[in-house]
Amino acid sequence: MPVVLAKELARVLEQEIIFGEIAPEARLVEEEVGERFGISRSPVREALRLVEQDGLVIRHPRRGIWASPVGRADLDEVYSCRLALEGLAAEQAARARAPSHVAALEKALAEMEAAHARGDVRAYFQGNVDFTDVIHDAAKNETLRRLLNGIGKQALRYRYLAYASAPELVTMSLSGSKDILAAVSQGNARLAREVTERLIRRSWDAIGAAIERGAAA
Amino acid sequence: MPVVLAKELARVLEQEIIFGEIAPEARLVEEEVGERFGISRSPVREALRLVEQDGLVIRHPRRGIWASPVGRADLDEVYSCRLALEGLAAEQAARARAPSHVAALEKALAEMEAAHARGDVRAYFQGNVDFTDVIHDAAKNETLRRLLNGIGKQALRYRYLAYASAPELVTMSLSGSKDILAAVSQGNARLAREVTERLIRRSWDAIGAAIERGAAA
DNA sequence: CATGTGAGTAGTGTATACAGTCTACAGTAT
DNA sequence: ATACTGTAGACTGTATACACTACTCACATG
Repeated sequence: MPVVLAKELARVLEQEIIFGEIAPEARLVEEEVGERFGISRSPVREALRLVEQDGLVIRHPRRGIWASPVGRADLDEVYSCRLALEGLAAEQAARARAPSHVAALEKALAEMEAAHARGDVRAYFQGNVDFTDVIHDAAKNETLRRLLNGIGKQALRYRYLAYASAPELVTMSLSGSKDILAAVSQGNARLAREVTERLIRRSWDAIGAAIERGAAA
Repeated sequence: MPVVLAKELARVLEQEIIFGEIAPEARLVEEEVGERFGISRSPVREALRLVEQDGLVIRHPRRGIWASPVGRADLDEVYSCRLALEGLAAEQAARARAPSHVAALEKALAEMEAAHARGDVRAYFQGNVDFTDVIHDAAKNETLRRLLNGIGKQALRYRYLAYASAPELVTMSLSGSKDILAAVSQGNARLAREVTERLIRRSWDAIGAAIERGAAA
């Protein structure tokens, strides 16, 4: 299986940004990144274009690239967009209502439940990401998928942080995900949108509160 | 003023795709593009990354890049997303309600009116694009702006095509734009969203009908 | 005829070198 | 002390060369 270095590198950098191994607003220098991974600047440049596309870095032409910031203002930007688009995705998924996607949602939910029962936040997070990815697939709209990718990764930083710091969010997320699955499997597009938007709003509020607490510390 | 070739080239290629000088699904070969513009493959590659980000080309790794398709399925993908995001932009613009943005909207609308009065579709189109850009600025949400850029250019192909082929759309667009301006200048966020969504829906229907007519020809 | 294999070529992906821009800092003038 | 200018170095952007992959076509085999 041949690999495109740029794409692989983009994936790694994104993970590092999401999980905080690359700090918000940290400078990314092409040569340094290349040295770290033992590759030349060409695929680094291309990878950084991809990471930029996903909103995780900001480029200032001829001056450099920085990891994008994390904070209340950024959260509000990302979540207002996410509210609009995740609601649309759920609606379109419910309309399409493909059995294989419903099965995949059930599987992801089972994994989330098991992780929750054993108190494993990281596994819960991964299950929840999988659940969200299935909804995006199930919407069968490639343009929407691309847009969701554009903010989904930004949102992941907040989602991970939130689950780790506010465990009641995990319970709320699990319950909301059950509602989404029910609406999608019944083909109820309007309900799917509503419960998705409700869950996003609650997450937004809870993450916002966690950030404000963080800011006060 | 120094220039980044990749960015300039991306702009040119996007214009050519939007106005049909590069046909839907046409193959774009790096070396050929470089020869056309007298530059090397490096900035061509970077430009094509940017154009891909805006949804106007599709890359198949190790195989090449093609202009993205135009058709009913693509229209529906783009417009369902646009409905969600343009509505949000108008809502946020009305909330922000900055006098300089209201003034810019009035100016753009005046230009649209003058163009309409003299039957100049291309100038009308440009005025309408300017109007839309002001709304995006006025929303003061950089993430949303980035997402709208991601589909706005895809939508431009349809918008231009539609105005040229269905003149009643121009009248409808002008009227809808007046409604949006009124709602934004009153700071009525809910109304701004509603009238924007109504206009987008009508455009979607009209463009869809124009495509079906085109398909039958 | 249908299918498989191998060679050649087109074109993408990566490495390296060079040119240009920006930033930081030292030196000089007021 | 402050402001301005010039220089060096860091780093981005572009050009070119090489390596690798995918596709096409000709030929061989069943």
